[in-house]
Amino acid sequence: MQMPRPQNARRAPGRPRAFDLDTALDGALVVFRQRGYHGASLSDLCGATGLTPGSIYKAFSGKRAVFLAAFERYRAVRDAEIRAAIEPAETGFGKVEALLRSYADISAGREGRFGCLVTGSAVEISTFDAEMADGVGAAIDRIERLLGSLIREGMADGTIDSSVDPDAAALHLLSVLQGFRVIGKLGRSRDAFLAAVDHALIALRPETRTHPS
Amino acid sequence: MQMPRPQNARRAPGRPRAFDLDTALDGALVVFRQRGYHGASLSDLCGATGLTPGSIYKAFSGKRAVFLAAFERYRAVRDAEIRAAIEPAETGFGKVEALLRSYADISAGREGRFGCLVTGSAVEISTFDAEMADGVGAAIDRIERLLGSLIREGMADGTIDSSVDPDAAALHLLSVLQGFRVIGKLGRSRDAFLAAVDHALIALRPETRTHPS
DNA sequence: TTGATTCGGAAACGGTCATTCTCTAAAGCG
DNA sequence: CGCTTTAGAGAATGACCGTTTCCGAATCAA
Repeated sequence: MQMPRPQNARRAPGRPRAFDLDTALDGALVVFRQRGYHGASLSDLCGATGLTPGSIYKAFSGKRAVFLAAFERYRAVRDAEIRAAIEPAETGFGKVEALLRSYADISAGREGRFGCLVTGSAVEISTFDAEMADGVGAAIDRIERLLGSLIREGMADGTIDSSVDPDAAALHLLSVLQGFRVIGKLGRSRDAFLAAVDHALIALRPETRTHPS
Repeated sequence: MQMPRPQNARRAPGRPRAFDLDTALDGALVVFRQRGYHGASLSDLCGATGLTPGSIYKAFSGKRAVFLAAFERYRAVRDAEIRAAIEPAETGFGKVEALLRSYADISAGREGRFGCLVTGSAVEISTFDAEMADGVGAAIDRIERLLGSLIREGMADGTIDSSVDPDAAALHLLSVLQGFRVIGKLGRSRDAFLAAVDHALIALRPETRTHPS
């Protein structure tokens, strides 16, 4: 049995890699977000990463593997951003609001035009194999479950109307988020999205609203 | 809609076309909806239309032109469906509700997995030329303006809260519709979408109503 | 009929795609 | 220093892409 590498890690044998993998993935990510999987050619990827086809195939088994790695990196980075966005809020409603506002931010302007790798991949999903499709489905489920748990938290702490159906509300807000990412591709202002967020959140407010039957 | 040829109009010279253009476009449409523009190859198009490359190029100037024609047909068909869906409703709120419910219908199940050509094209938009991009932008704007006018109608007839910002509400609901189309690609039930519609509509309801106590 | 015109279908075309190969460069090890 | 191993660069490869060409078939006008 080989012990895991000691703390003063020894370098792998052979010539060391001359570029940073995550930096390269960040370049590939932008291309996949802008152009989609099928719209991104290997020469696009080479241009965005500064690598040659040979180097890409030394590091990855193919375009599909580059996509999978870029997707996983995107998911991890976005996950951290989302957690950071909702962390300061102290109520369930506040966390939902912070989450929607953070989506308004990244869906607007230049960043919004880059698009979302998850949203874009969901649209392309019928051209993906099972592993790629599972990754996309899991990423969407993750956001929906997060929304659901924040909504239940708000219902428990009194900041969200206790009469709402949390699953229905979660799907509603998940749709808003995905819709932002689609519409953001055409270019929208942050203010417009923020106003839409404020309107969407009305449905959660516990104020003494009475609804016609 | 084919006009009967008037008596004085001559039939075009040469061998007549042996297939129906709109039927062929319907086949192409499904392929573009499922696979997107870049994911749809000409042989995919041939398979779905039953035509050969030669015949396609006799009828259209290229793949791009097939897409443009399919897109325009899709837009016209969907426009008619939407008008039919909201026509029976008699209030602004009722029309908005009918519109959202019709999107819940087409976003669910097998039909939902086919996807929306407008939504899919919006995601691919940064790979399109100006004419294609304009078509997509116009199609989205059209839905947003329709939502805005229905919301204003409801505010005028008292079925929608008069304090809402109609533009913000329109962008909110447009996002819900586009989000449905994205999430529908992964497969959702009609009931789940309908529940989400009900929740989204809470934000439009007038606040003060007699409520059975 | 004949000629003009357009369609349909198959094969062929150049280009680009993802991928592989080849050869050189850069590292650790003994 | 060789020896081994892996990275890098770019040319080569085969497949498929969108497109064009070619020719026989179908129609109308004369």
